[in-house]
Amino acid sequence: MSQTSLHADDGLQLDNQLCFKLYAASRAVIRAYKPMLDQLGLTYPQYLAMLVLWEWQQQPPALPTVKALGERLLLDSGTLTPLLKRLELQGLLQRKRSASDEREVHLALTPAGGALREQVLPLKSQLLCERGIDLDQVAALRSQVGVLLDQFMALNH
Amino acid sequence: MSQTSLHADDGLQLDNQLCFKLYAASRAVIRAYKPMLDQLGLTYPQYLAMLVLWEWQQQPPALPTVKALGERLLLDSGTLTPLLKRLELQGLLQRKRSASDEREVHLALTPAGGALREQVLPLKSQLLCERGIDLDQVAALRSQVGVLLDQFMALNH
DNA sequence: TTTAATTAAATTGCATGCAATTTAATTGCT
DNA sequence: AGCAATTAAATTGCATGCAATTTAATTAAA
Repeated sequence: MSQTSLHADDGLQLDNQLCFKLYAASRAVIRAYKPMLDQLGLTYPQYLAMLVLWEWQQQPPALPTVKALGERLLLDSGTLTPLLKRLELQGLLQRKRSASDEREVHLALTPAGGALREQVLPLKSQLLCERGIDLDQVAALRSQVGVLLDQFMALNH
Repeated sequence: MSQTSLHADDGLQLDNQLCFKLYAASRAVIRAYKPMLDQLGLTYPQYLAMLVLWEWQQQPPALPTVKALGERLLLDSGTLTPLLKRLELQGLLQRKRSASDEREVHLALTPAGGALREQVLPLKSQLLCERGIDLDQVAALRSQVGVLLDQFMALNH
């Protein structure tokens, strides 16, 4: 039997924390995206916002508002308002007060914002290729992390 | 055969991005920790730093420096210096210039910092219990996210 | 041994995240 | 209609992350 040390449990070992693995992995992946994002002139959360707006070009939601974007990205207006103002300054989108409800701000891509999409896929393919990423493995992990995310979203009610 | 839409590929769909799942899951888990961390008076990265310092109480590294902590947490001095100053202000640790090498800053827990550890396990158990987390599932996912992290760490050289 | 290169922290600047508050507009209720 | 409650953004304040620069100390090299 091994000697019980002062702090026998390893429940607080950094390497045993899923939270740290997620936190570190998330930052590592974002770091890996950096060269691509630099080419696009976007930060990572700006890129996520653009992904949603590009989706909306195909399937516009009832209300393409800041609120709707926040629900999709799980971010609030405190984060999104300044982020969207920067994207607007770059000429990628327009923010416009809704006529029917002056509380809402509607978002719409500019032609430049829409065009930027075409640059992404080749850059992303290059990224995946250079790093020899296993797409099936990525898909499997994405699914499992997604389950975890859903559980926590449900619990954070 | 389904009609090829304007943007046929779904390689840019937000829900298909592992990076977004990781980013969102990481923030969701941190959010779930918030009530516990509020009790401890720590932010999440401060908590991670404390985890490492608590480990060092059992297995001190050759040099318990800011650099060593940064290597463990994958954070640089730009993030750690102000964070550690706040922990020092709270009386949880001491920062002291190394006598042998004045460039280094050595870190050591205060008694209060060491004592704080005892409050963590019960709070954490409560957290897991309240949320009905499946520990085996968490361990499996942690392992897989860890593999991904290692891959990206290796590739970010 | 002087000088160049390297190294560890600290500093600066900027963009998030997020809690808390504020503002303005809309809804709901009486 | 009139007023309270809600709601959507914006704002404020604070703590990260991280790139880039600076400072001070140590090492390496000519």
